[in-house]
Amino acid sequence: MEEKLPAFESVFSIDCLIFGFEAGELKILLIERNDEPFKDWYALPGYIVKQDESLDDAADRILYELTGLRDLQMKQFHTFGEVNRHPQGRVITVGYYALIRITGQKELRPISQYARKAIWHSVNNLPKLAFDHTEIFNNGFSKIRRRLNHQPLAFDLLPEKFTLTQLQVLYEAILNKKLDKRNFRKKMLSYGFLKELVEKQKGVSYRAAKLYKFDKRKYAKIFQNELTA
Amino acid sequence: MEEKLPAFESVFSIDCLIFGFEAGELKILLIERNDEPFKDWYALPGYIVKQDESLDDAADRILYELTGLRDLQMKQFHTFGEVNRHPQGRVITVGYYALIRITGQKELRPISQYARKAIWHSVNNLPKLAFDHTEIFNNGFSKIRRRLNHQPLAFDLLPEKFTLTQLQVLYEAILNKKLDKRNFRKKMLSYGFLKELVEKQKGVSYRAAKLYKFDKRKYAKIFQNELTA
DNA sequence: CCAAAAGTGTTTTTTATACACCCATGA
DNA sequence: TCATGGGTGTATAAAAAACACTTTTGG
Repeated sequence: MEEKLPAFESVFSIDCLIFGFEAGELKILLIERNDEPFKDWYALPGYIVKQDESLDDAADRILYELTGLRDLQMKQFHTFGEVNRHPQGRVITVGYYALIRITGQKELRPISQYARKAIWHSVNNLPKLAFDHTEIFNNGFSKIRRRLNHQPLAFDLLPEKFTLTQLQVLYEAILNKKLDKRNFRKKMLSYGFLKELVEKQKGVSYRAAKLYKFDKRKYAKIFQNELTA
Repeated sequence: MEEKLPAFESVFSIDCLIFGFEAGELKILLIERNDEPFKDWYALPGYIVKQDESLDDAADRILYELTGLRDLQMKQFHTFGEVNRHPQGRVITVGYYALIRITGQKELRPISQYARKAIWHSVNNLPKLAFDHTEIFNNGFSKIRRRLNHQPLAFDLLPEKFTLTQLQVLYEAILNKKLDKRNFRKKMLSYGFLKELVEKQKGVSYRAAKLYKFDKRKYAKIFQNELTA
C-alpha cells in the first residue's frame, strides 16, 4: 500500500459518466490521467469535492475542469464507498451521469493538469479503467438503460433536429437490441412530445427524412406525475 | 452558526429509512435524539461512518446501535450533500432504506446513548424532523413507491404467512390509493411467486382467509433479468 | 340470522408484437 | 434506373381495467 497523502485521509469525490452519441455508436467520455495513482490510465472524469460546495455544484465544476464541458444537468446515480477503492486513502465517490450531444466543433480540453486529455470512447470494448471505475460505469449504464423507457433521456444525445431513424438507432445502441421500425415510430409519435418540423434532412443521397424536435414542455405536461424522478 | 467540532469538519454519515407495517398503516422508524444539535427532536436513525468500514457495513452497524435492529439488507437510495445541511460542519450523508416486519415482541432499544429511544411513526403526519431528514424521507419514500411495481419489496413488511387482503392493504398504504380486489389478486397470483398454504387465518369472526407465503426462490427465477437492480 | 370479509369471471379497452411492401431522392 | 433508406397499416396477442354478487364463518 502506498503512502497516504494527508489530503486523502477522508474525502468525497465525484465521478462522472458522460454519454454521447456519434456515428451510430454510444460513447462515454474518459480522461487520460496525468497523475499518480493510475498515471496514464483511462478513467472517468472525477475529482475531489471542496469543503464549501454542494455535491451538485462540485459535479459541475469538476466536469468542467477535466473536460471543458459546462451546464450539463448531471444527476446522481449511486455512491461508492468500499474501504479500499482508492489506494491512497478513504475516498467515497458519488457517481453522476449526463447524456449530451457530441457537437463536433466543441473541442474537449481539460483545464486541470490532472487530466492530459479527454476523449470519447465507445461503450463497447472499454479499456481497463483506473480505480473501480469499470464498476461505476457498469452500475450507471445499467441504470440509464432501465430509465430510458420512462424518461426522455435519449433526446439529450441527439442534435436538436433529428429523424425518427436516428432516434431509433440511438435506442438500439443503448438497449443493445434491434427494434421494429413501424412499432417504434408508432409508439414514439403516440407519446405526443415529438414536434414534426416542415424542414427535412439535407445532403443525403436518398429520400430525405422528416425532422423532429423534442418538445420538453409537452413532455412535462404529459408526465407531470412521473416527474418526481 | 455554532462552533464546529473538529470531528465534524468533513464526514460521511448514513441515514436510514426503515419502513414497517402495522394495523393497516405504513410506519417509519424514528429516533428521539439525545444530543445537540437538535436534541430532543425526532430524526432518522443515522450516524457517522468510520474510516475503516464500507458504507454498507456502516449502515448495518449504525442502525443496530441506534435501534437494536440487525441483518436488514438495506439499500442505498440517494446521497445528500448540501453544504449547510448539518449545523456543525460538512456532513454528506448517504440514505439507505429497508422494509421490515414489525414483530411486536422485539423491542427496539438503542445501544448508543445518542438516541433516547426508537419508535415507529405513521408515515402520515410525520413530525418535524432534525436536519434535512424530512427531505431525505420524501426522496426515499417516493423511490420506494416507484420500485414497488418492479420489485417484491412489500413482502418484507408482512409476516411470513399472510392473506391476499393484507397484501392488498399494504400496497394501498404504500401507493396511497385504492386497488380493485379482483384485479389485484389475479395479478399477484399470476406472477407465480406466491405459495398457497393449506393453513388458514385463525381467530377471526368471519370467513377465514387462505394464507400465502412469498417464495423468494421462485421470484428470483422468474425475474433473474431484472435482478440487476 | 346477521355482520364482516373472502372469494370468484367476464367483458372491454389498451398496449404490445409481428410482419412486407411501395415511395422519394440523388447519383 | 438503381441503390438507399423513408414511410406506412393491419391483424393478433397480451395485459390492464372495469365491474357485483355469492360464500363462509363466528358471534
